[in-house]
Amino acid sequence: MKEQISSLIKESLKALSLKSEIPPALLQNLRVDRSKDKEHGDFASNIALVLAKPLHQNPRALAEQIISHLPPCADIVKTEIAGPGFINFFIRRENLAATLMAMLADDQLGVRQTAQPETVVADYSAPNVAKEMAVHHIRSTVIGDAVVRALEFCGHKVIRANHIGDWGTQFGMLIAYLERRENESSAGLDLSDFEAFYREAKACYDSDLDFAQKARRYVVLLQSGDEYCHNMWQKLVRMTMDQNQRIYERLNVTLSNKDIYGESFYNEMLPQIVQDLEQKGLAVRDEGAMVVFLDEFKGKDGKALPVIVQKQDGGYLYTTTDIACVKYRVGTLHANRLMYFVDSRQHQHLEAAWLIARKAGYAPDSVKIEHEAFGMMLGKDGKPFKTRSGGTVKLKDLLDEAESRVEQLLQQRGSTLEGEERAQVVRNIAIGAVKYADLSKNRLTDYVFDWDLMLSFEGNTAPYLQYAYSRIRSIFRKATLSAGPIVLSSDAENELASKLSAFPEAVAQVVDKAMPHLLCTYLYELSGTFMRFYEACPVLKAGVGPELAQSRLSLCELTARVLRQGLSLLGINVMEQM
RNA sequence: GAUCCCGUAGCUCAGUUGGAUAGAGUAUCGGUUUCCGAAGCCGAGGGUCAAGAGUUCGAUUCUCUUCGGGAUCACCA
Repeated sequence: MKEQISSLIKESLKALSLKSEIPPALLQNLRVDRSKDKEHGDFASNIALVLAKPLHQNPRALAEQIISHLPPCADIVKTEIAGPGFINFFIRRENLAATLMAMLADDQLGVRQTAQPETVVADYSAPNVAKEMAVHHIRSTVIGDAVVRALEFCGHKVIRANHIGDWGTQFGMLIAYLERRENESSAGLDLSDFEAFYREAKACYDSDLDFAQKARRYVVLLQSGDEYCHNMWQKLVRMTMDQNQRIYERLNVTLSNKDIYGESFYNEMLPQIVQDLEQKGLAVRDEGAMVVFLDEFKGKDGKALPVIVQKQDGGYLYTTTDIACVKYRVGTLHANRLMYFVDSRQHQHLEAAWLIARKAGYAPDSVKIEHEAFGMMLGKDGKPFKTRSGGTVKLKDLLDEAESRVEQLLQQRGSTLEGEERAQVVRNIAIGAVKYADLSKNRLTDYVFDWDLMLSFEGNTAPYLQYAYSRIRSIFRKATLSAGPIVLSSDAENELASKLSAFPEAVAQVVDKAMPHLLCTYLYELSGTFMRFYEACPVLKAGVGPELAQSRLSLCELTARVLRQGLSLLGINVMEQM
């Protein structure tokens, strides 16, 4: 309908014999928006306000002319000029009802498959080997996964890339410590607590000279392809990722082992990259290191920013790896959109790496490279989040706590759910609440970690949306009629209908902007609109004839399906009962 | 020193190519269950959109300055 209206306006402008030409740039910015206030109709355009100045006309007079030249359209019942010169459009209710019936008949619920499918590489999650996932990992993991699902739903090809931290000098120390632990324990290793493992390894490294020496030797051996060290390293990677996989499954995140492209994956490309950068005159030797100087950025001294791509000792840094990433993802995977769900602190570093990759010709201008940055998780004191003892909160502990609070809540409510169904409900609510708490915030801003907010089940939370869904399912369990044609006969129905029809726009925003909170906002508003409809409009006892009940059942069914689909794009499950 | 991000109700947050009276949740207070699930719904109070200036028909949104918070800037990632 939006497109329809904007093309009507364009035709009207064409038909108008205007004194001066309209700058095409202005016409491209022609906007038709959904009205925020129902008094202002269904859609509104500010075109007259935009054009008034360049055409030297009074905005309201111009709006009047535009309206008088609009081609006739059966779906528009009324237009009016409002305020300084907005044109408001009122849509025929039957049109809206028809749109909803079409959505009901469509598996995609009105979300169109893209005409230009892209190959997208989505880089998200990225935990470190030999460390446990902490609460702050939830951001990249959950936001990235939601965007990936939305992309696929719209018909794009997505390659998930879990850029795990599986390389670096710390592995000498970790291998040496793993070796020590294996020698000490005869009855197999229990490495359920990687935090302790890493801490103890570090302690050995700092206090035991022999150990430290061995650790340093192992680093060299590992990087030169020594079989023993490589096996030990692989063991660490596998143990960590097995543990993380259980978290992913628990979180309902679509990552699996086949999506792992860790730092080590790009390792063998690095010498070639540096050589290539040197040949292309981008990298120069400076103080023994290979450095690219970027005029586009400034370093501490105000001169061109030096970016080291190879250290004095021949080692490589993460910038080199990120350059290799771009080369591989564009050159080998043929991606035309790269999305990095990475902490905002790495912004400058990423920009520098990408600029070098562009200059080296690894990514043509047509390839989009985007940093889907997110802010930091802060404590209640506004400082970077830490526990009282200065450590991090394990993601696993957060999920455990969420589940125990939900179980407690079910007990308070005297829930009769039992066994596996109850366990499933507890998981769905708990995981949904935790994920939604993160997904519903604008990813750009820092945010405050708070147990109670994260585990809240009221207001703008996943359980509220799940509750709306369960309520609808409950109606269908009691219904004797089946859903039928939609007839919109009251304010509450109209508002629900109008909100339902906006689902495709909400999904499109997630795909375009990589911001799942916009979908959260939509689903929350949809649920609120449904709740009001539910209070105002009896469904099963709707009236004398069956028509009204059948129409309302259709509205219920569509609401349920949009909620289920929308939440599914966020990686959150719904339940028949809760 | 330079660059980037942020500052919206007591608290937590929406508000994104500038648009109509700045919105939710939470907390507080009040109302609402013989009627499809009260994790709900309705209402009240709560704001100098950090401050100031500029751009314009119109600024929370764009520009500049100031204040406050955070991040980044050569061999960690």
